[in-house]
Amino acid sequence: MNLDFLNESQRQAVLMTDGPVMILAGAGSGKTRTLVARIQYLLEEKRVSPYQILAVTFSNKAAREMRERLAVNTSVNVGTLQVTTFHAFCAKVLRMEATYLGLSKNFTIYDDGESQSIIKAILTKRGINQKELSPYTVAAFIDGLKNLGYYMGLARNADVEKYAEDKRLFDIFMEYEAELHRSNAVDFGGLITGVLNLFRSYPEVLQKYQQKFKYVLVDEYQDTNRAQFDLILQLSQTHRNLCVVGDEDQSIYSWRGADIRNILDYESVFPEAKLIKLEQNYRSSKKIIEAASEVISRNLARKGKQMWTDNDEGEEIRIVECRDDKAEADFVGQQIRHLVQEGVSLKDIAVFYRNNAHSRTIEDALRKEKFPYRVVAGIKFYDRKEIKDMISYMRVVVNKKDSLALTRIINTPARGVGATSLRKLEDEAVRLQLSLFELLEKIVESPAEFKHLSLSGKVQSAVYQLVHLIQEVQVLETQNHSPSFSYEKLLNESGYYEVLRADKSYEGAARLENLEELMSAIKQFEDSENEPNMVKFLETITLDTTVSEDGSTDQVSLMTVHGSKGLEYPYVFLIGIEENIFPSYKSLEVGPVALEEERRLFYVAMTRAMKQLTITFAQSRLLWGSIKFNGPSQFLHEIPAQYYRWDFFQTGSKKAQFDNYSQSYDDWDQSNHSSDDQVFYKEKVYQTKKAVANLSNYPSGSKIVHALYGEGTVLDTEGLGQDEKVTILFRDGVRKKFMVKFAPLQKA
DNA sequence: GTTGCGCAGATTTTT
DNA sequence: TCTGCGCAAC
Repeated sequence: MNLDFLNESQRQAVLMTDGPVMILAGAGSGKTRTLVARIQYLLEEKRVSPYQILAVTFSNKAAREMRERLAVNTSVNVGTLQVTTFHAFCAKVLRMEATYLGLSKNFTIYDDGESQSIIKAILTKRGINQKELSPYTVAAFIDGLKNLGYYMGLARNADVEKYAEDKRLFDIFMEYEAELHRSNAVDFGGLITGVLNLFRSYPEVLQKYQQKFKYVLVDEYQDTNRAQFDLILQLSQTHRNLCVVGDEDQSIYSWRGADIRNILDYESVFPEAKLIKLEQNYRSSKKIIEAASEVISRNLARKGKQMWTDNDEGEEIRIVECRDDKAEADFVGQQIRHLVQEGVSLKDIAVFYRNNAHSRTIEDALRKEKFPYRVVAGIKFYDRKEIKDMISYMRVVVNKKDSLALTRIINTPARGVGATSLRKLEDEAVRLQLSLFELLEKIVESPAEFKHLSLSGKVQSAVYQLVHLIQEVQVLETQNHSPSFSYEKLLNESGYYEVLRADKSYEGAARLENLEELMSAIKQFEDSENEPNMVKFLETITLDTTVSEDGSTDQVSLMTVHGSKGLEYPYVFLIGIEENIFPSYKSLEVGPVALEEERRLFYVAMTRAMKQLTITFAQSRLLWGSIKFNGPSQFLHEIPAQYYRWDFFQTGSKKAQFDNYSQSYDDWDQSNHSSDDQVFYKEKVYQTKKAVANLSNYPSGSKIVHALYGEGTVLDTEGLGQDEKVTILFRDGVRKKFMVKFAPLQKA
């Protein structure tokens, strides 16, 4: 196999197949290329059976990309090669070994929303007010426990002990686990801890997998949590061929349980581990890479890589100060228009923001310019009510212990089973230790035994019909009919379709359309699977929420910075780069560790850009109903001056702009002075000063030539007219402050 | 069951 | 300012 297309470190990463290896792969360093080559090398040169290789990643996106590239490059049959996500891998293992844990193999996977529904029910049952203890808090607690790898019955380590101190939350956790088990359901975290539990309780099962997987590879290693760390350690214990690939500087999901200790501690767990750093960047211009490196170098929690590139010097980064959020959006729209005029295609342009709320102004601007765009990860398709409803029907078919799903649909569409009847049924189910559906079946079987429930005739016939529908579809399933066939039956015979069709509103039509789309999703799934069935389909849509795209359409991409990880675009706009937004106010409250994560996030954003990076911020922004003056992000000051150009953008004349400014200042003066306004006031003054600065002859960022010191960049301006003073950074790094009227200055 | 009011809260969200 | 919710009233 020819490895000439790899650089020296990449080649090492491919060739060091045996023993533990940690690859620190910087942004744009050809990580996927290297990983694919490594697997290919194992298959073709080392003659390892694909069956013995396990490659796990965190996201479906990464798994898919790797699979596709392997399929293209490798001559060996890739069929039995496992390239999946942690969750999909664990789901597979759990289904195979379900009986060990008292599950059945058709268990349901609950997503975050469903977990929270269970939690809500528990809180209500315990009479705990949701304001006193929010379901979200409980969910985060449970998630935190599972991220650490804790499951019921495991001896607690120090990390877990801290959690167990809160007796009340821990109690709720236990009840939650019991409820999930009763429902034959597993949540996301439980997929991982379930396997840990399985491995610990049944060493012979663990051994089977340990022997099977001779080579284990982990991608996106910086995003793994403690539970996943534990899992891969166990899996690779026999052969010790564990290769992890990650970038500590791109760890941006600690709030989701990603544990940077996994990277920082790797060498203490594997003292014999080889460390390989991929430091050459193939993606971005020198200016971008060097600037980004400077920024990230301020972080303390890192192993330390020095990224470099052979690429061109490239353009300066543009930092653009806009008057307000509206102007910022106009600016981006206008710039995109210029790019298009230069022949750039829209798919090469992306706009990133710190939080979803900021997509709106940009969307407006793009609509105005009539540029097509796509908002990545807006409202999730599978979160829509009608989709969840139909999925719940399918879930009950597949898993009759899934009482959550049944509660959702027992009266959807309305069939006269109201809250009172439902309560009666639920109580009876608890009394008889049956799931809700099992109870309904019994009622249908022998109604006489349930006279004491005094169900109305309407309720009885509704139950009768629902149970029959579900049972009929269950039969279809055992006869291996296609999921789409079952879906259609459910949709029609439940009355769901009819009710929506009768709804003549725009919304109703949209819902029907969504249900059509669900149908195509099922069909598409059927085409891609060897033996499609409903269990698999339901698993796929909870574990992989990516909705297939229209493909090659030429449009601008809009997304959060988190969403941009792993992607690259020639032209990138980073908007809203203001203090309190990016870094977020929350991270500023929490402290330096959180700030470092924000810095990594900023680093991720910068390193997506290949040719041109434009960073914008607004002097004032309409936020939460009032105008906020946040000022530029501290991260902007961390970019050394030689890498950027600081511009000012306004709509209308400078004069008008300034007047506008004074006016908002006056407006404020007349407003009431609450305690918050202290801060507000200071920011205003700063902003006013800024505005003044931009009326100067030498605004911040402009290039000058000084008769004595030579070329330099204006860092700061204060005063106006006769009083104007400028601080200048000269090329040799010297800083000087001058009175403009005396200094021999010229614009460069 | 649906509608409407009042109130709190308002990062990120690979699975 | 906008949204999402829980709860009360039709």
